Amino acid sequence: MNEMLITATDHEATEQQENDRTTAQAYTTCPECDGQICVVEEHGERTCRDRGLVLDDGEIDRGPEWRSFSEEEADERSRVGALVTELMHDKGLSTIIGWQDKDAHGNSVSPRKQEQLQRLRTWNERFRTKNPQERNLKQAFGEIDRMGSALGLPGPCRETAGVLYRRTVAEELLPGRSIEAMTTASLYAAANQHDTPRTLAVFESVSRVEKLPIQCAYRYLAQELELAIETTDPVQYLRQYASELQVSDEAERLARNILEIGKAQNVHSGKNPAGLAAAAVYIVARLANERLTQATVSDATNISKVTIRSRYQELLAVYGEHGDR
DNA sequence: ACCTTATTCTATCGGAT
DNA sequence: ATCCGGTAGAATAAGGT
Repeated sequence: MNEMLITATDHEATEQQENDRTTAQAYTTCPECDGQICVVEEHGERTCRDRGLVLDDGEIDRGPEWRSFSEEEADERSRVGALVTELMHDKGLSTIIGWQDKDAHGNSVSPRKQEQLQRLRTWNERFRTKNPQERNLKQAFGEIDRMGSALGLPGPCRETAGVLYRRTVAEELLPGRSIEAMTTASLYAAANQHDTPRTLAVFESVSRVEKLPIQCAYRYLAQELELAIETTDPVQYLRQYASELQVSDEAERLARNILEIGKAQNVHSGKNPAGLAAAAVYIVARLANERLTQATVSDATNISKVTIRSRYQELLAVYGEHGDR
């Protein structure tokens, strides 16, 4: 493919080109369109705007990768899975270095052992001099693991934290900030994303830094990495609550409908999604005469009665206006 | 780094079915 | 008599200056 790189300024400025030039996108000629400027580059691939033909997808997509995190589990698994091996790899190396100390103890060792030892030294040297950031990462991962286990956070969650931290290093967000604060913030964000949130106060108790730096680091991190801290969809809680409270399928469908309407009317912004789901369950139980008291729902969902009350009134309000039975 | 705002929780009480 | 709805005050988290 002989592509000629042409800047947009070389050509008549159509409206589209004017628009694209500001975003500094590169154009090439598309063989299909015979020299016309129809190719746009985005998300690491060049596509022909007219035919949707992908010309080159060899580049790295630097787009946000966490947006689909809570929505599509399959995607989540594959991404995290690939990156975990990177984490494990580091850990493996650090173990090898640890073994080296024992061998260098002065006792005479067999030539074969000496050979092994030499190999280890070589690797250690390469490892250490090659990338000074690696040591930083190693220490950070150790911290993440320590705090994660202290808080009872599951493995995938710690791995996500590791990935986040790696990104902060890659994007050079660290200078001027303590490593400890950043690792804690990464773990905090990861815990949120995995629906196993812990309060900042709890994190403070296991971290070696104060609450404020953690908070600052977290905000900085969320902003710079464009983390999608999108509130999880209330519908995700619905099935669990419905089965726990033995609500009929019919009622559950209605509850889903109510939640959808609520979302469309922006009732959910800033609210606890679990609270909304619990409220929806309460509503349908009442509508269907399947008697559930607020106290029962509150018990099963760990949402306070007060919250259920306010949410269910808000939901009913918009459902009365926009709900087409 | 400090202050403000919004949300949720506990505790409590009057009112309704 | 139990359940519901409202309120006050505290704790917490997120955003803004």
